[in-house]
Formats: sequence, C-alpha cells, structure tokens
Amino acid sequence: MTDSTARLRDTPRTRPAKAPLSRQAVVTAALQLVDEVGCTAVTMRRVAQALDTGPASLYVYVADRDELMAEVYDLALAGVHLPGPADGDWRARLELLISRAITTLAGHDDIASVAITRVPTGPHALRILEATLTLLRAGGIDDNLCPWAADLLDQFVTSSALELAARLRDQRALTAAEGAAGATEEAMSEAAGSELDAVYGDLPADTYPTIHALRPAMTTAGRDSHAYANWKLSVIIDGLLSHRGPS
Amino acid sequence: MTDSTARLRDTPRTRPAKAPLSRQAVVTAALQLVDEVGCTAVTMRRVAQALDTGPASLYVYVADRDELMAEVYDLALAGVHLPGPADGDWRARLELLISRAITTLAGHDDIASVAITRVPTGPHALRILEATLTLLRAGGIDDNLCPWAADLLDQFVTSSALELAARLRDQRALTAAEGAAGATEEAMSEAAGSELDAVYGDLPADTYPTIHALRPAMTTAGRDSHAYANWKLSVIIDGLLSHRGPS
DNA sequence: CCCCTTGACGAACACCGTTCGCCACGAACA
DNA sequence: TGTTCGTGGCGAACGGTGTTCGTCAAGGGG
Repeated sequence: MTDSTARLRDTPRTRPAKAPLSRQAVVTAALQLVDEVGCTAVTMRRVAQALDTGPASLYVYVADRDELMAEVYDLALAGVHLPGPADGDWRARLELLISRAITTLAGHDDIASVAITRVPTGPHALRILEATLTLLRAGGIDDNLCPWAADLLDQFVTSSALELAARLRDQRALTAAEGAAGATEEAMSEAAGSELDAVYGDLPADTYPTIHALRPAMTTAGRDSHAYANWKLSVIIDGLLSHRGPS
Repeated sequence: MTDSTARLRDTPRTRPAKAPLSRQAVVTAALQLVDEVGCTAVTMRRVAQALDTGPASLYVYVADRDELMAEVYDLALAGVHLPGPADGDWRARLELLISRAITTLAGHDDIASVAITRVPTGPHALRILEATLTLLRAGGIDDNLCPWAADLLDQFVTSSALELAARLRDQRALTAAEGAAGATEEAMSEAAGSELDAVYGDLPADTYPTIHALRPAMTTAGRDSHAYANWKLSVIIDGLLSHRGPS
C-alpha cells in the first residue's frame, strides 16, 4: 500500500519535467534513436523507453510503426537546406540539392528505406520536390517531363542514400571490430576494398571474361569517393538535358 | 507405445516421396512462398511448413534468413534471359536486358530489397553483370567507366523493381478489396490515379507553386505505362553516351 | 460535488528468428 | 553379424517483436 502510493508520488517527483508526450516528441525520440542504434533496432519498446513510458502509450499519437518511421523520414529531410541563388546556376543548385538530400538521409541510417514502400508526402518531402521541379524547369526541361525527371532523381536519391548508409554502417562496424581485436592487417584489407574485390578477382576468366578484363577498374577502392556519386548524378542530368530539345 | 511406432511407420508411408530436404529444395520452396504470400510474410516457420518439417531443420542448409533470401534473389534472377544478336544493336540489347531484370525481379514481390543490404554475388547476378559490362563496352563506354556505369544501372534496376513491385502489390490488394466490398467508385478512382493525385491536387498553390503549375502532368495515371520506365532508362543511357568521348 | 470523457499504460497475444539438446538412423568397423 | 558412433532431423524453448485490450487516474463540464 504505502509502497504503491510512495511510488506514485515519487515517479512524478523524480521526473518533474517529463515530456507531455506529444506526437512530435515521439517522432523526435525515434529519430534520435535511429541515429544511435540504427533503423531496424528502433522498436516501439525502445522508443517508449526513451520517453520512459510503455509501448502502448505511443499508439495514441501514431497508428503504426510504419507511420512513425514515415514521420521520422520527413523529420530527417528537415535537415536539407535548399540551395539559393548564391550557389550558382540551376544545374549547380540541382546537384547541390540532390547531394545534400543523399548525405542527409544517409546520415540517419536506413531511414530512406521508408521511401521505397510508400511515396513520401510529408511537408519536407514536398518542399524538396517543389525545389527540384523549379530547378528542372529553370533548366529548360519540358513541363510534361518534369514530374518524370523529378521521380527519376528521387529514385536516385533514395537508392544512393541506402547504398551510402550501408557502407557507413559496416564501415563503423569494421572500425569497432578493429578496436576490439587487433587484427590490423585483415581490417585494413577489408576496409580498403572489402571482400568484394576478392570475389571479382577469383572469378574464372573463361566464364566471366569481361569482368576479368575490367578487374583493375572493378576495385571498390575508389567507390567511396565523392567523385563517384557526383559522376552518377551528372550522368543522369546529362541524360535529361539530351531529352530537352525534342519532346 | 503402439501409437508412437504406428506414427513412425505411418509418417513415411503417408509421405513416401518427401523431399530429401536439400539446400536447393529450401530455396525453391522459399521463392515459391515469396510469390504466394509476399516477401515479409516468408518466415522460417512457413518455409519449414511448406517442406513439412520444423524450422530448426532449415538451419542445416542455410545459415540465416538473410542468406536464404540472398539465395532466393539469385534464383529469381535465373529467370532473366540474356538478349542475343537477334535483339538488335548493343543499345537495344542493353535496354532489353535491364527491362527484363526489372520485370523479373518485380515479379517476385520485394525480393530486390536484398540487393540493397548486400551486394549480390550469386552466379546469376554475375552472369547479368558480365552481360551488362559486355554491352557497355560494345557501346564504346570507356573501360574505366564501365564498372561505374554497370553499378548505376544496377542501382536503377533494384530501385525500379522495388517501385514496380510495390505498385503491383497494392494494385493486387486493391482488386482484392474491390472483390470483397462492392465499392466500385472508390476502387475505380483509387486504381486510376491512387490517392496521390488528391494529395498533389489539394496542395496550396502559394506554398508549392511549381507543383501546382505542373499538376496536370503530375498525375500518376500514365505512371504504370511501359513508356515511363523506358524513358527513364533511355535517359540514363543517353547520359552515359554523353560521357563516352571525353574520359 | 459528481460524472464522464480521455490520455496513459500494464499485461497479454500471436508471432518472429534462432539455438539447444535429444533421438533415430545409417555407415563403418570389429 | 553385432556394436558403436557421427550426423541429419526436429520438438521445445528463449528472447524479442508489433499490436491490442481493459483498466486506471486525472481533469473538465454539468
């Protein structure tokens, strides 16, 4: 008896500034948790624990885990600053916008994966879509093609963010393992080109002649460079421009 | 006693042609299950049930669920036929190869999602990579750029397959719901342009002027047409070609 | 002052991936 | 031929998940 009443009185006293538990608080805590433990490890129980409450309390503000993650996705996109006139012409601005979107999303682990299941319709996603469409129009892309082009770019952003996030993640895991065990040589070789080079290198030359012939260029060493990502983006924009004149 | 011996004698007699439970049998059953109930619904328990055994038996042939899905992914890729000389020049063949990869993958629900987490190194993935690289070289793409170009195309295949699979899935769910309830009007409007058009349509014109201006072209009606996917692919190839001359 | 709506939440349900340990079976060997 | 031993098959269980239900306390309206 006294125990329960004491606990009831103590709990609010121990946490007097406890969050009023709004929808925004839930989403913010979830995003922070995504950054700390990764996307798949963000469970309703952990989010609730971060707000020190029970899992059932979250469902007052959020219908699903999916809906929560969609909200987290849009909150992550809030960190993307739109390029301004000082950033150059339309093409420079577009490349900057896309690059920022990719790096920002990849900075929150696999959060971009929610954009695969459902088309994002949050305010920040729309803000970026609006900016993208404006820049494409400024580049002279045909009005009928702009939505398609924006969709293609969005597809590129999502997949690039996921790829980058995956690389960042197992790079982090690698350095962590390196810290634990002193396998410097193994860690070095894996960090440099991962075991993918070994896979391509050990391929029989008669079955895969072209892979074998291009093996020096297949190394994943230069893959993490910004030049690679920028090259891909410029390829897409060049392709869009070649479709500008004719419908 | 008699019960147990009877059961022991009956079980093999009831299932005399029971599969010897090989790795291939597990993977095949998993792929079939993917087609029937969808990717996320493929659980170890269900795969085991399809082979009428227990979940623990699968771990003799497969280390993880991840490894199983990776194997399923490669088995799915076995269904894409490589274009031959009769299919036209290098560009026509490349476009055909990419299109086939997308539609084949999308035909097995979200199976392409395994290509996001881990780089596919199965035999069929390598077979397709080999063909892609060969066609790119035939197109005059610089040898140093071919791996990058192949990676870009692969990224495009994966994301396009996931997008297409998602559309196929909730299109199927829609027709199923239509069959259950007779909401013909609602189903029609949703099937035609989904609720995405409504989202874009109800956007305030002052906050999102470009989206509003391009609204007629933003309709998702024509999005499922093959023309759309082909256009995106041709944009990428055009972009690659514009990088052909200079390094 | 009482009632009654509503947010908070403990407990539970159904299910998941994975592991442990036992059991029966087939082959190798005496 | 009899015995032992390694191994595939698998029942049972563990720790975890998303989600729901029914209860409970608090606060505003009558």
